[in-house]
Amino acid sequence: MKRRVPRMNDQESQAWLGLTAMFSLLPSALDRQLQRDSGLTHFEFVVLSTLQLSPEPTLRMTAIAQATDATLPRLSHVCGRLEKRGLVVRSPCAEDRRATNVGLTSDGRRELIRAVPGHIATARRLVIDALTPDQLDALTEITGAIIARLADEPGNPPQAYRAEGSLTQP
Amino acid sequence: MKRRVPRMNDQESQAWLGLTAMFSLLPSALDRQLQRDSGLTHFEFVVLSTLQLSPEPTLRMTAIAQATDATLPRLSHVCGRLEKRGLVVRSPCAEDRRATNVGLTSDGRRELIRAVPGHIATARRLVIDALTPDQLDALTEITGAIIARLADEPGNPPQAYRAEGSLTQP
DNA sequence: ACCGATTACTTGTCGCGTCAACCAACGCGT
DNA sequence: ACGCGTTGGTTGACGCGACAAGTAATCGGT
Repeated sequence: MKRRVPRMNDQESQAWLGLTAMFSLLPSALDRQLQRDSGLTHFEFVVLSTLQLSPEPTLRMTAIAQATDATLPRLSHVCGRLEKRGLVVRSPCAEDRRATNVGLTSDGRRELIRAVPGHIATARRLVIDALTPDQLDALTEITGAIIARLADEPGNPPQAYRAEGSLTQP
Repeated sequence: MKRRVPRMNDQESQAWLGLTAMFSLLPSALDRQLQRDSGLTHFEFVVLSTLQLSPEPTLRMTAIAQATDATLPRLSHVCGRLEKRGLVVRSPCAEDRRATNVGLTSDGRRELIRAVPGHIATARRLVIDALTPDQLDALTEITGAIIARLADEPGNPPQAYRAEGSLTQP
């Protein structure tokens, strides 16, 4: 049953090496900047962005969870904290009384808008501006290919709505 | 003092979107596989690999921390657990009695060797085999460029020894 | 030789995420 | 209309990592 897996060659292990190195550094760098300048976790930022970019004024927990690749408990905890901080409101849904609708408060919108420029600047500084246009295209294709593989994995929701991409200053 | 940061265009935000999506999925996928098949965290795996690949039979905490981009407290905790599980030994260093040397036990080496094939297989399945040779090269360059930016950041150690790259089945 | 500063690590506390258990509401079949 | 499986969400306990503080040894100057 156990298939033999070929060792990696130089080309492969270099790419893998780079990927893992980036993994161990970039997320914490992004988190640090947001935390320092805006008191937000990257994930909190993503949740607020998702709400802000949604056409509807309010979203269901499940919808946010799908859009952000988060588990429901995680989202629930985070929304609890955000609500305590007054950035978000939860209200029971009228049509389906199991569901809860989450919406941005004006404070939440304000905080988000305050946080966006710094976050974009960091994204530029660490990633976008480090790459040539060709590399940007290549990166899009590469991540697309990898995400496609991940979608077939057990344990992951296949398709996500994906908000943060259109990072705009509203 | 506050500089205006241009919004992202389509090309840029697509790349950024892909990157963040990958970030939210790939690490957990890798962790899950290792945890399920070998009872190891990805980071524990990296620590064991670092020890295994080192020319010396033993490494100082600081050296491992640098090689793995980990903080010293984190590494200390992890080594504590690994030691309790018998995969690693800590012994005070003779020349510098502040330092502690960490070494693989034979159990640790055995567990690591058992874990490697599955990990490589997953790396192949989710990343390497999803990409063309050209994309592999592109990925190496891209991660290199980003890591270079990260090296200039405050809070990160610039250069790391980087073990996992040469994933081999010893 | 001794005192302050630095290095090398450890320990404790706290926050976040996961997992498991739980509860409430919906909805379908009979 | 009743029961049972499913869906939507919350809660609690545990594990891991970050941060801060503490300890112990070494170095460097005088």
